[in-house]
Formats: sequence, structure tokens, C-alpha cells
Amino acid sequence: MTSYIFSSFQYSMKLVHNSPVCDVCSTEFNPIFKHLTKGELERFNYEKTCTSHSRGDIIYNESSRINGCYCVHSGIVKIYKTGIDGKEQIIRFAKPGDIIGYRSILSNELACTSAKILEDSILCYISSELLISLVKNNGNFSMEIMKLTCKELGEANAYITDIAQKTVRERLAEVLIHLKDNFGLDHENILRIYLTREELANIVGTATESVIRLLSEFKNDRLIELNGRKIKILDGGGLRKIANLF
Amino acid sequence: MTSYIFSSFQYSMKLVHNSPVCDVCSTEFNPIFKHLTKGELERFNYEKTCTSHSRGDIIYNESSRINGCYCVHSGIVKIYKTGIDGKEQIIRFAKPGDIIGYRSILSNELACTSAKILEDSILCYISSELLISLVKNNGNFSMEIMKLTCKELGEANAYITDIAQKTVRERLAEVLIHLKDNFGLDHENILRIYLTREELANIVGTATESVIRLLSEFKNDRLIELNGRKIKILDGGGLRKIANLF
DNA sequence: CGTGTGATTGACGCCTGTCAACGTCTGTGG
DNA sequence: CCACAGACGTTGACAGGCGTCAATCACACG
Repeated sequence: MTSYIFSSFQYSMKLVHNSPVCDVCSTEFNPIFKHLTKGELERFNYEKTCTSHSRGDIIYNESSRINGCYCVHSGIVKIYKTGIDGKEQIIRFAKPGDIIGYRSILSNELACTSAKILEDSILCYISSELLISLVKNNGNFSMEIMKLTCKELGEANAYITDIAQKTVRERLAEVLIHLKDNFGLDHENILRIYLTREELANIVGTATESVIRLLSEFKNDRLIELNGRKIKILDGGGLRKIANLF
Repeated sequence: MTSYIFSSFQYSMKLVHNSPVCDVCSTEFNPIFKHLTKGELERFNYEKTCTSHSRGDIIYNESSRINGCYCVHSGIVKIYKTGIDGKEQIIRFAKPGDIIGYRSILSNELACTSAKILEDSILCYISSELLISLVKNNGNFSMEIMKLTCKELGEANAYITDIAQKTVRERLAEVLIHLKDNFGLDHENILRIYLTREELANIVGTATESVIRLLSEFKNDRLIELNGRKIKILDGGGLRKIANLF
């Protein structure tokens, strides 16, 4: 549980040689930007700023006003809220191609989450003026952003139902499956995202100790194998069954 | 807990004399429609269909494809998801001025929730073609819808954190405060929304019996008074304190 | 080698879900 | 007018899931 007060100590971003990296995002990676006109894309490439960040860096903090959003070019960003006693609740992870911080820009509210680098990342900064101007002037682009928001909203609603109705055991199994679906497995069937037990607990919404106990149960039941933060998925079907996923 | 199978029995909508009712929505009630041009508003008024529904009517069902959304002119609509064993999880209530079903339209997905009439309602139906056309062609309108979605998303994220971290007792107190803020109190400080104990439980994410027990605790602590489904708020501050709201 | 962070394990107990029984109220039909 | 059914509310008993606290271990790092 990291205290807010020290967050500024963790800033250490570096500007990235500008040109090539983001051109990729604008076209291949991300369906969002494919609707931009040539002129818009030029403006976009001209105005964006790419920065590199390392694990632990805070990109923005809950309740702060942010004046731009970020497109993740590489790495993983943890999006979370700080609840009672500073306990963090992880809302989602952003991976390459994802956009973070856009919610607050578009609704013109303060950030409702914090964003922290989980895996060294390169981020492209897009000013709120630029984003809003694109949304207002390009109907197809705004539809894409809208779809994104709606998709997130649908997922949030589903998660509310899960947390409210499922046991910790079921939720942990479900989280493992979701992580598998979102980040994939390497050649050894090991999850491509490494989380501390505490972080797992902060997704599931439980205590660290409970995660530890349940993970070893899963291990004993030959559903997973553990090696530090590396989790090897042995029986995805079994996990799905536990999670009540179909 | 009502079974899906019988849902169609509960349909009983009536067409409403078309003209006056919705003109109100388009202007005063709802900031969303204030950005429409004169022409758009005309088309809007021409194409919309107003229907009246009574308690228990189902407007749409989870996992179904819906080809339009509804603007609530009067009444209250319950938006919920069906979880394990058919237990319903209430996501939100829509009241006059709110729009329901737009998420699925905009993201082009199946409905992720069901909608059921809680209090006799008049709804205005807007076809998906109309909605999407407005979003694509009117930047200000699309910004308004976007804001709405983002606001809902922010609330959903906050709720995830609450459910994950707060006790049932805290959540119930918080729900009472939210209901007070959203639906207000009458001259006797009685909540202007009447819910069954089971429905309260399905918001909080707990068992009906737990709600009953906690409500009577609150009553003993002189925070509320109970009279059937009528809940009189005696000490909002006390409830806030219990809910950890600031 | 000391320090700090994260992982693990055990003990303990409360919150909360489940089950069961019963009370209350309303509407329906005989 | 009464009996009955059905929905909803209430209460009690009970068990167990899960959070909390505390102690210990493992490991990396300066």
C-alpha cells in the first residue's frame, strides 16, 4: 500500500525521440485512429508528445485535473482507485493500443482514477484540446471513442455484478482467466503479466492473505503452477468452471 | 426473484397521444437534447414514439439485441443484470430525463442489462438510426452523450471500489444516501423511491435478510424510521458517517 | 550484513449467507 | 364474509468464508 504523499518522488519520465513510434499506434495498433483524415493525422502526429516511463511512475492521480490523455504504445499501466484507508482497487490495466485518462477529459471532470506504470512504458500524450476537437469534428472518430467508453461501461457493469455476487474464490479464478485473455500466455503457458499478491488482491477485492491461500489451493488442485509472480495456467477450463464462466 | 421465462407475460405498453409530452424532454428536462438544431429537433419529434408502461413491464432483456433507446419522461426504470442463479444485481435507476439502452446502441453490442418498470412510466423510443445519425453529425450532441457515458463510467468505477472494499453495513448506508440524493425526500423526509427489501439487497449486493437486519439496526440507532417500503431519513449525517462518505 | 518489501502460514473470530419457520398483508374466488 | 394462496417481511439458529493480526521466511539491494 503506497501512500499518496510520496507519489511525486516516483516521477521520472523521459522524452522519446518523437517520430516513428506513434505512427504505428495511429494506424495498425489502434482502430480508434483509423478514421482520422490525413490532415487530422498530421496535426495529431505533430502535436503528440511521446515519453518513456518506468515501473512505479505515476502518470496521473485521482482527483487531479488532467489536461490530456495518453495512448499506451508499449508497456502496461495500472488504473486504480484509492478506497478506504488508502487501499487500492484496481479497475483495469491498459496495454499497447489502449487509451487512458480520456474519461475525465471528455466528461470534464477530475480524474476518477490514478494511473501507475506497471511495466516500463512508452506513452503518447494527447492534449484535451486536440482530443475534443477531433471528437467534435469527426463523427466516425467520435463513434469509435464512444464505442470504447461503452465497452468499458459494459465491462464495469459486469464486474459490479461479479463482485457483488461471487465468492472470493470464484472471482480470483475469473481474474486469472481475464488476465489470460487480455495478456496471453508465453510458450510455457505462463501469464504475460506479473502481479504481486497484493495487486491480485486489489483486483479481486480481498485481502492479500486470502489470495495467497487460494492460489495455493489452485496449485494443489493442479489448476495452476506458481513460481514467484509467474503464474502458469495448467487448466483454464477448470478455472472457468470455478469462476462460473461459460 | 422473477424468472425470465415469464417476462413476456408482463408486456403491456400503450401508445401515448404523441405530441406534447416529449417536447418537454427535448428542451427543459434534459441537457442532452438542447444542442439539436431546429431541423434535428423536428425530425426527432417526428420519429420518436411515446409509450406508457406499468410496474413490472420489461422494456428490454439482457443479451437481446435492441434497436433503439428510450428516454424516460416519467416514472422510474430499474436497470439490472442477472447473475448467478438468476439473482438480479441492480446497476442503476433511470428517472425522468435519463436515457436507457443507449450503451448497447452506441457500442453495437447486445444489451448488457435488463430494464424493468419500477414506477409507472412514459418512455420515448428513439431508433438507433436516429441516435447514431445525431451522434455522427452533431458534434455538440455527441459530446453530451459522451459526457453522460463517461459520467456513468465514473460512477460504475466508484461502485466497484465500494462493493469491493466496504462492508454490507457501510454499503447499505451509502445506498440510502444515494437514493436520497437522486430521488429526494418528501415533506416528511421520506425517500421518494419505494423498494422491496429484496431490491435493496440487490443494489447492495447482499441477502434480503441482511438488509432487514441492518435496516432495523439503523432504526434502533435513530438514523431512519420504517413504515413498510417507506423509509424516513432521520439522520443523513449519521448515515454518511457509517458509509464513509465525505 | 542490515534493511525493507513481499510471500507465507497459523490462529482467531466476526460478518454475513443460508435455511427454516412464521407473521403480515393483499387480492381472489367460493 | 371467510378461506386460501402468494408475495413480502421478519426473526432465529447456525456454519463457514474471509478479514485481521502476528510471526516467520525469502529475497533483493545498498
